[in-house]
Amino acid sequence: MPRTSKLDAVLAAAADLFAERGYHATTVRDIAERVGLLSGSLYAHIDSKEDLLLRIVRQGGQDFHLAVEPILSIPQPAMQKLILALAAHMRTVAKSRSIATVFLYEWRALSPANRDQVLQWRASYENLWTRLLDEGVRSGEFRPLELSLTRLFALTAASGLHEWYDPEGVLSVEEIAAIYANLLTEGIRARP
Amino acid sequence: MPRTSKLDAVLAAAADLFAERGYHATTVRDIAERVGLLSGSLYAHIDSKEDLLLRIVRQGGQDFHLAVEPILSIPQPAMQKLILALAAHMRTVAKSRSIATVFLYEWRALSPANRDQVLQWRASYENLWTRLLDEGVRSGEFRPLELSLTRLFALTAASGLHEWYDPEGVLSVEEIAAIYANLLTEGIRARP
DNA sequence: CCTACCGATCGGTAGG
DNA sequence: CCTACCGATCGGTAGG
Repeated sequence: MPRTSKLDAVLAAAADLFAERGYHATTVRDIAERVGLLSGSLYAHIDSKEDLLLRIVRQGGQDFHLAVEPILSIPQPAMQKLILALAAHMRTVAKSRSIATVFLYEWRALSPANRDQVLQWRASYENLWTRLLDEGVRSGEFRPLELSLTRLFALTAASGLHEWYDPEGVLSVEEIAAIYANLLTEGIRARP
Repeated sequence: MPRTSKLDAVLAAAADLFAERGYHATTVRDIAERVGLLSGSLYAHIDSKEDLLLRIVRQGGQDFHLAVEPILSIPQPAMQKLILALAAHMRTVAKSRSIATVFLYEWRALSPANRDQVLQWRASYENLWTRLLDEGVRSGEFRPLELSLTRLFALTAASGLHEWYDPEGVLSVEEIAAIYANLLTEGIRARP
């Protein structure tokens, strides 16, 4: 009784192709070929091509939420939690790069109703970060910040990893995340 | 003798549609309709759909280069030049949002040969930023930095503006750029 | 710049 | 899961 169903294989193939070429540039025949099927046979596993996209985006939203949400409630200073959250976010991008790319960009290809749904998941995730930043401002660990802009600044930079991360590269995700956290908290200006 | 040829109108329509829906989700019929033509008539102005994409991406590359390159040689401290460059980059994103989006993301839809060309333009632009950061490190204005990672961090955050910038929003590009520059140089940690 | 069209390919289905 | 197919639409062209 294998844990990996055919559907899982289809989802993985679709995520890779959507991330690599984009949703609209990927055909159901491409996806079917990757899993050794003919295009018609895919429809025994999925409802439609868009259904596939929605499932992948949902998975991405879950991955990020599950990685970061638990960090909010650990008994640590906000500064420490922010550093942990940044690493958790970037680790998720690196570990599930295709899914992360689809969650971060390709969700735009969804039809309006599904897009609205995704917008809510994204807002819920972004809200975790706003709370984290707010906590640090209130405790005096962070400067008074424009919360929305700071969240955009940090999250955009961290998510950008999906565009260039190379598992074979010299730096590990943990090392990159540590450098990014340092840039975010300390800035680039030299201090006496 | 109007300065705006039909080709300019076609390019503008294509940039808007490529940015909004993506290259593959946009049809030549969509573009033709926006400028009041039938799809076949477009081909009096362009060679192919991909030709249109390449022209827009090239324009984007030029816009960014022309905005930032002159700043490198002005007689100012690196810190000041970095702040100016960040504002110039973000102003370019805001002013030509569609073109910037196509330059930043949709270039992936190009065929391999054209993609290689774009990769060179991008590398040339990124090199301006590496030089700027290096100058500040050498002068002692910036901490010792991992140049590539810092460039990615700063440029990814700044470019992210294209995803959410609203010309009708409460904050102007200049205000957003100033806040971003402050985050980049000072970090978020409170200081005594 | 339009009329009229083309071959190719798309997402998806019926019936087994 | 395959065979055999479908209507729709795609990028692009010929001839005026």
